[in-house]
Amino acid sequence: MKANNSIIQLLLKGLSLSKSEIEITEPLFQKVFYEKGALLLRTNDIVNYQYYTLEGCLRSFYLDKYGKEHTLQFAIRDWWISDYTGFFSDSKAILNIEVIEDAILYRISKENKERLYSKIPKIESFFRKKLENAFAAFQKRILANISQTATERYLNFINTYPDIEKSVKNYHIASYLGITTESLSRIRKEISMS
Amino acid sequence: MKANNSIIQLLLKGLSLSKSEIEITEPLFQKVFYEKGALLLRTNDIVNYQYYTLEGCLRSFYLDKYGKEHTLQFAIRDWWISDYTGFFSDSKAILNIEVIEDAILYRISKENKERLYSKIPKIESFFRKKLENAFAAFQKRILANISQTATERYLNFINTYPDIEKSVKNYHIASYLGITTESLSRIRKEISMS
DNA sequence: TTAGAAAATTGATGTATGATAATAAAGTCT
DNA sequence: AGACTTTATTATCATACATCAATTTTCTAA
Repeated sequence: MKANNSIIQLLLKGLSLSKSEIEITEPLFQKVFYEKGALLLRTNDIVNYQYYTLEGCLRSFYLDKYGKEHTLQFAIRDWWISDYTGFFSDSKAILNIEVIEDAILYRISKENKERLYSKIPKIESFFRKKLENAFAAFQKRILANISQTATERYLNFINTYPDIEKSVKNYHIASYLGITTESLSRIRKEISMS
Repeated sequence: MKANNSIIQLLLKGLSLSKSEIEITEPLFQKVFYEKGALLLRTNDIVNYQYYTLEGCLRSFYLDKYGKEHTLQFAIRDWWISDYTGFFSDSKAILNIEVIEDAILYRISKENKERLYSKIPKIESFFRKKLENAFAAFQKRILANISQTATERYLNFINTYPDIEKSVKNYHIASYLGITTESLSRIRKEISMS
């Protein structure tokens, strides 16, 4: 692909890169396809990649000791996803990542990302800012979890992520909110009646 | 203070800086003292600073619409604290930051931090790594909130942060765990009997 | 188009945690 | 030490959400 029409400009949107910088960057990303149901990552795997979602829908979830799934994050178009704990600290995966809708992704390895940071420092700034935003979102999520009722969290979720709601099952949303699918069903009924 | 014995080497521990880099860095931090009970930040304030705790204990908390406090983070010796959502995105504070034990802090402003990043890129890497670790900790906290019982979260807290437990009241811990102080009291009783 | 599978809902009942109020214990100040 | 304040505990009752089991609705694929 020609540098002046590179996918990189989508992945690193907002960053203005020279033609030569794009040529350095582009080969460090790999385009990959996955079908619905595929598992990109399993607990205890080495976390090699961070993924950019071009199309489709993914989710990361934690499998607890009782075999229950707890969704940490969804990713739709233009979202990044990984098991960041493992990706950042070179420890093994705590999470699983599952494809919810057939997906076209770009992935970058840890090593290539560090390489990119040292070659093009403004890419480090770019990802730092992404991380700052994700951090802020996590902070809000923690506060919501400890201060709001399930109903409030659900309303907040569908307002904040209307596009995600379309792509995922209610039981995924329930597991994201930290409640059972039965409870979510009752909450939805309550809301529809009021 | 002489560069070869600078407080900066404590704040930026793990980073090896030249004498001249330390001389650039040091004036951008300000040493400040606060007494127990002081509020460093209130909801809706502009978030100007990030704080490094040299001594004492702080906490950040969210005040909900019912007037209840929900602790997001504690900070003791060698921890950084701020309202990162506001600090990173130039939005107003969601959190309050309160001094729990008389504190000696070093603070840096947003502007000076950005200045530092552009002058000394490895400081950007240093803070990026700090942020990555904090992000991973938040991720674990979210998973704990949606997958564990209050008892499990309490046991996990006192194991992970034994030093913090010494400095804070039980009602602070309860508000961090997302439960009432009465529930925590019952949990503690259960634990002591088993 | 219909059969089977997957997802969502509903009902009955259980349990962890919340709310309120009272009391006890620990800390602080003169 | 004694008085007062702050913090922690206990008891009773209320409630949000979980669990288990059954049923209905929606989706999918031959």
